[in-house]
Amino acid sequence: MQGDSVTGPATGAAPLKRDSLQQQIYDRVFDGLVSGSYLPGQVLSTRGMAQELGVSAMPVREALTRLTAEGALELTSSRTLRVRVLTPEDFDEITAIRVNLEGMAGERAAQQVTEPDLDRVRTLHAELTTAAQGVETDRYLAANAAFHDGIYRAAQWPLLLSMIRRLWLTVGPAIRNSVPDHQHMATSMGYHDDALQALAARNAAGLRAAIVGDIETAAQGIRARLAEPPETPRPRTG
Amino acid sequence: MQGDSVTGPATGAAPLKRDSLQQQIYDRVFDGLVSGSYLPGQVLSTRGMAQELGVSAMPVREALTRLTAEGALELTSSRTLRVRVLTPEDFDEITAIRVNLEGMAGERAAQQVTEPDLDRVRTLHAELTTAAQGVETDRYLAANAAFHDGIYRAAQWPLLLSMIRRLWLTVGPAIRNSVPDHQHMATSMGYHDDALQALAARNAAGLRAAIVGDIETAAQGIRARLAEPPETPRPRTG
DNA sequence: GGGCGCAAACTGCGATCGCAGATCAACGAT
DNA sequence: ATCGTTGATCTGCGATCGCAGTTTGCGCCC
Repeated sequence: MQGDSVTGPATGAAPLKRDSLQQQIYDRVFDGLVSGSYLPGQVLSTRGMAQELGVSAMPVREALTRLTAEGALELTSSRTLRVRVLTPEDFDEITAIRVNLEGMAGERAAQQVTEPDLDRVRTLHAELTTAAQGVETDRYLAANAAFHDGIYRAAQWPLLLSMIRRLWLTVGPAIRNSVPDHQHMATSMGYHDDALQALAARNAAGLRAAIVGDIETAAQGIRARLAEPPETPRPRTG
Repeated sequence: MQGDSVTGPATGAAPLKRDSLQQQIYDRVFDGLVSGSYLPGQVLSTRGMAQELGVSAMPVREALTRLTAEGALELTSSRTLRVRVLTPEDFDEITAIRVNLEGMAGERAAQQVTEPDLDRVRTLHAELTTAAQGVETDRYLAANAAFHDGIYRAAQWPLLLSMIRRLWLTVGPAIRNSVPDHQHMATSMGYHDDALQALAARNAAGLRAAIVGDIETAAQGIRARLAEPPETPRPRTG
C-alpha cells in the first residue's frame, strides 16, 4: 500500500493520469479480456486487484461493475466476481450480432478508408501473419483483435466501434479458451488476406464477405470448445 | 417519490431491495432518459440526486458513471455532468445502427413471437394509439418506447435487446427535444399499424420494413430540431 | 485419525470524509 | 455605477471504514 505509487504506476515515462483511475483500470481489464489474458470462469476480486495495482478498492470496483453490467463479468451466487462463462445460446446470439455489425463496419470502412488507415492495417496484418506462421497463440490472439479493430476504426464511426468492441469483450475469453491451433489460424488467415485486399480495393461487398466468413468459421471452433471451462473447478488447494 | 426509506421504496409488498441500490438508480434514470423525462444538456449532479433519493452519493455516482460511459451523459470541461447533446454526425450514426439492429430484431421477432407476446404488443399498441389520438406528448413518447421494446423483446435475444436499448438511451432526450406534433404522430402511427399487422402475420420482411420506415421518417424530424437544445444556454441569472 | 464447528478472512455494497479544480456571489476599490 | 478580486460552495474522484453474507481453514471433540 505504498502511497507514492498511487498517482503513477511504474510505467516509466508516463506523465500523469490522463484519465480517471477507474477509466485506466477499465481499459486495462478491457484489453486483457479482448486479447485473451483472461479465461472464462476466472475469479476476480476487487480488493485483490486493487492491491496489485496499488490503489484503493474504489476505482477497481467501479471499473469491474461496469464490465459486469456490460456482460463481460458475472456475479456468482456467492457474490464472487468472475469472467462470464457463455452458454451456447449466448454465443450464437453474439455471433449473429457480430456478423451484422462487423459486416456493416466493414462495408463502411471500405468506403471511408484513407491511405494512412490502410498503412496501419497493413502493418497489423503483417504482425498477424507472423504470429500465425509461428503458431504463437497469445501473440496471434492479440494481433487478431488489433487487426479487426484497425479495419473497423477506418469506418470512422466511433459508436459502432464501441458496440463491436463490447461484443469482443464478451467473446474474448471464450476465444482464448478454444486455443486456436495451426489449422484454425491457416484458414482464418485466408479470410484475413481477403479482407486486406478488399479494403485496399475499396470493395465493400468483398470486405463484408471476408469478415463474415472469418467470424462464422471461427465461431464453429469456438462454440465446440465452449463447454470446457477449465478454470471453474478448483478441486483442492488450487 | 420521496425516498424516505432508503432500503425499501414505497413499492408496497416489495420484500427487499431486489437489486443493488446503484442498479435501481441506474434503471430509474435509464427509463427516464428513454421515455423522454430528460432534455439534452440538462445538468445532473451526483449529490443533488442522492439527496432527492435519500441515499448517499456513492450509488448515484456509480449509476451516472455507467450512463456516462454508455454515452447517455457527458462530462463538461468544468466537471459538470449533463445529458449528452448529440451532433448531427452522432445522430446519423445512431440512426444507421438502429436501422440495422432494430430491423434485425424485427425480423427475428416475427419468427419467434408467441401468442402471449402478441397480446402484450397489442395492448401496448392500443395505448400508443390512444396517446397519439389525444396528442399527449409525454404519454406518446413513453408508449412509443414501450411498443418498440415489446416487439424487440419478442425476439428473445437479450443481448440484442440491451444493445438497442442503449441506442434508445442516447436518442431519447433528442426525441423529447423534437416534441412530435400531430402530423408526426399520424405518419408514425401508420408504420406502427403496419408493424403490428406484420408481427401478427409473422411477416419478417414486412416487420423490418415497417420498423425501418418508422425510424427513418422520425429521424428526419428529430435531426432537424437537433441543433436547438433549449436547456444549454443560460445567458444570465437563469 | 477423521469428521464437525465456529471463528477468522474473505466477498460486494453503501456511507462518510477529504481533495483538487471550477464556478459563482458578494464585497471592495476606483 | 462598474470592474476586479477573493472566499464560500459547488463539482467529480479517491480513500477509508463498516456492514451483512459467504467461504474457508484451523482446532477441537469423538
